[in-house]
Amino acid sequence: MDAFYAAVEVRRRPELRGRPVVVGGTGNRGVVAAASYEARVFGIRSAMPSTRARRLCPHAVFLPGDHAHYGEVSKRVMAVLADVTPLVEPLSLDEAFLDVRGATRLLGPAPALAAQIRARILEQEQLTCSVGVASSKFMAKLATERAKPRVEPSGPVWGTGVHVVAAGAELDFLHPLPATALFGVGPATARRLARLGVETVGDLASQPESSLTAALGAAAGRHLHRLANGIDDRPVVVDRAPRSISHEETFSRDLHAEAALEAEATRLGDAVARRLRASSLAARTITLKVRFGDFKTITRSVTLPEATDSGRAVVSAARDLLAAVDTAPGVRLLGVGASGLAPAEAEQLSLEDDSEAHDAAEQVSDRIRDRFGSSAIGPAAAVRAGRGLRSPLDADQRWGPPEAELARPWPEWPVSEASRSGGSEAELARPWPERPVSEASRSGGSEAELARPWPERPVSEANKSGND
DNA sequence: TCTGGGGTCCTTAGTCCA
DNA sequence: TCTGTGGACTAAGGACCC
Repeated sequence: MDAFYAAVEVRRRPELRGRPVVVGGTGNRGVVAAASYEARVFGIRSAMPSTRARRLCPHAVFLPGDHAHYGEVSKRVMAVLADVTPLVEPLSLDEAFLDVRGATRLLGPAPALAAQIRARILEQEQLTCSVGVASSKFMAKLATERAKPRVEPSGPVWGTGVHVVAAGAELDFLHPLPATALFGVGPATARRLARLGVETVGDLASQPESSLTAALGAAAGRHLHRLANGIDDRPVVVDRAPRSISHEETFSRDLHAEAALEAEATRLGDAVARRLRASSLAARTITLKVRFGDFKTITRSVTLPEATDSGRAVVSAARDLLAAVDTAPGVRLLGVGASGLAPAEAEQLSLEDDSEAHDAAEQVSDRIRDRFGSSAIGPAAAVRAGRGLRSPLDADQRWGPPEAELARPWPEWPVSEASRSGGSEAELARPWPERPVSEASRSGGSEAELARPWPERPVSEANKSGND
């Protein structure tokens, strides 16, 4: 999906169409979860601190995320995909791999299927997506990137929507790309590769596997060597079991008080246990994550003798781990995770006398929360500090726009007809309007780009022949 | 200037045990 | 009985993804 969260928000509030929209981030410690292409023109990117995003584009509309809603939209989109083939592997809320080899005889060749999928999602959800067609998963993912809209200094440019990497043409497509395009090459790996003189995927392919494994470790070295040579035989896996379940939260200000931290650990642990029960899973290992004010992050874990889905057991383990950590310097983030997951049926019955009563109480509280919301009931230790999954400490963290801001007229940003309509070909060919560079953007933007004059909007060849 | 949340996978190191 | 080895498990941290 293209700029998924932002696109969903724009669909909910059509008056935002064509405006820079930023989703995510809470308070002064938030980051951007998604930005509309109009916002990206100003240099706003995912994972950027929200304070910086605000400086880059003060007149953007900033919205808090609504994960539950995105999840519902995602389910409906995945259902569209499942109509094409049962072999769908969701990668996240807004991405999935499809193995369409069995569907092509009935429904047509893969590129045609891709176009059908885009049309159905656009019709049913009024959302755009991009599709990559290729003979392997990682190649399809790279092809998808090629098909997506992109941002030029002059404004958003609609992508081709579908990009096909034909059989036999894989290496021609792959080798000119930067090594960082490969799934698994982030900043750290890129630095190590640069020391080997590797910048492109082609450079990577020409390295002996042994030097890559020496530089990156056995698994990563071998994996990247294979990918760079176009080899990826990983199948589409339909039902991937979760490996871990966790909750973590950054506080609006560092916490020092033991009581407050214990209450947070209780709340997070209880939420994790609830999700375990909802998934009929039990966990053997409980992990506590602590990030201090200076961003130093530690994890402490314990493996229990028996798998559990009990809130009491998870919270107890988390609080024991917390008690062994010196939190005096101040805690910025606390997290509780559960791993070593197994079906709850496999859980061994405890001989502890009162466990049944506790289990029954947790089941009742689960039903209450299903019906009345997560803040309806909770462990006393967490309820005293506040209720629900989200900490009350962070009521001031949310920085979604007041309704008044949304109602405000929008004088600065030129809303293109292309944006309003979703970008038909003729409309896209119109010149992009004068660029609004606010003083705030000028002073806040580190990009030299921002200081450049706003050029006429170029229409790429891909766009001219595009299929939007 | 300041760095979310929810995940997955890998590496390294230590311990236990056959 | 002692020593070496390798696998399984555990713990902690790092890198990466969306």
